[in-house]
Amino acid sequence: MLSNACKYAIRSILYLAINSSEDNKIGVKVIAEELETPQPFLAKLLQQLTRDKLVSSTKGPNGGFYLDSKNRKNAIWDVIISIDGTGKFDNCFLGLAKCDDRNPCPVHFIVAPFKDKILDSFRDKTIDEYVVEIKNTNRVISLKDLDLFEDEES
Amino acid sequence: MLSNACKYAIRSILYLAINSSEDNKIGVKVIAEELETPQPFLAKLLQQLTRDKLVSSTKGPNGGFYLDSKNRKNAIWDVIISIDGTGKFDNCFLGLAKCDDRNPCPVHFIVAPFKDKILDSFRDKTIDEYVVEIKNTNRVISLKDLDLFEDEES
DNA sequence: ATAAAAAAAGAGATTCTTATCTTAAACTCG
DNA sequence: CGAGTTTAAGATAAGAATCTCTTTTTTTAT
Repeated sequence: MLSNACKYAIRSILYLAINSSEDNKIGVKVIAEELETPQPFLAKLLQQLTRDKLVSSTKGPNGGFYLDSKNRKNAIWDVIISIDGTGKFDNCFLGLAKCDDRNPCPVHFIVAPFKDKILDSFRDKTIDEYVVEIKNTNRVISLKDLDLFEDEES
Repeated sequence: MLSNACKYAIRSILYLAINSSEDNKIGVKVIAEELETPQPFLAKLLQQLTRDKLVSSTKGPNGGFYLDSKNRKNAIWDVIISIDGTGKFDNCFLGLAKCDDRNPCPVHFIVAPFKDKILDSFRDKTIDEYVVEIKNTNRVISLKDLDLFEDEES
């Protein structure tokens, strides 16, 4: 459904939304470590996102990537378009060239509502709103913030 | 979510379930044409499915692929395992190594119910049952049985 | 025998992912 | 101001996975 590249990109954007600011820019190295993604690959993705004005960056000491208030008004959907292009999402789950409500594949009516829901989430919500939701509901975007419950014995 | 290979395989199985029998074996060439898939690639997939006893085949004149009654008791899920292996389906939508109800990614609770539903459909239903459903509800597995409504003017 | 078809193996192409290296910009400090 | 350091940007290409095609072999029916 989404390429690895796109998944990395989405997580990076969310990471930056949560952790960065104009006064706190973050280098690729740190982002890659935090999200456990291949560093050079991520660098390329961030460049792409920067070209498309989805993230901001400055070079030099204390430089790095960050989201300004404008960037935060974009949606996850914009990231998907920037990295994967629009096509992948709309494809039929079984690979039919033409599959829609009128000529549905055997699983079309299982897949369609799901796509609607996740599109709602990706397209109609700004990054800002997304972050609020993530914080309120305690969501996870890297292994680092895992809540493992391993040795609780209180 | 599924590789192209797997999508081809699923559609082939359904095609064979609907159109073939022990007395009516179907060659790769025909299947590939009907489903509009690359022929040699499909051949390889059908061989794999045959090795895993998901489809039956005989060589020689009047030979071809078909489903016997045993094959028809399998599920789509078996096809997925045979072609893609089990992994792909269970992966987190955002690529997190560990994403579950306890440590959910930001879209986990959107994706999870969908996965449950489609797993129900793929795992708990035999090919036979699937075909009944397809016939009853007029589903499409190739471009050939498209119901185009293009020039209706009755 | 001969012809038809799957089985098998592998070559080629394309796309996706990751890595390396060079260049350019921006800040820091003397 | 100017040299040096830091960091992103960009170019290139290596590696891996996926997809497609070709050729040869084996089996089976007639």
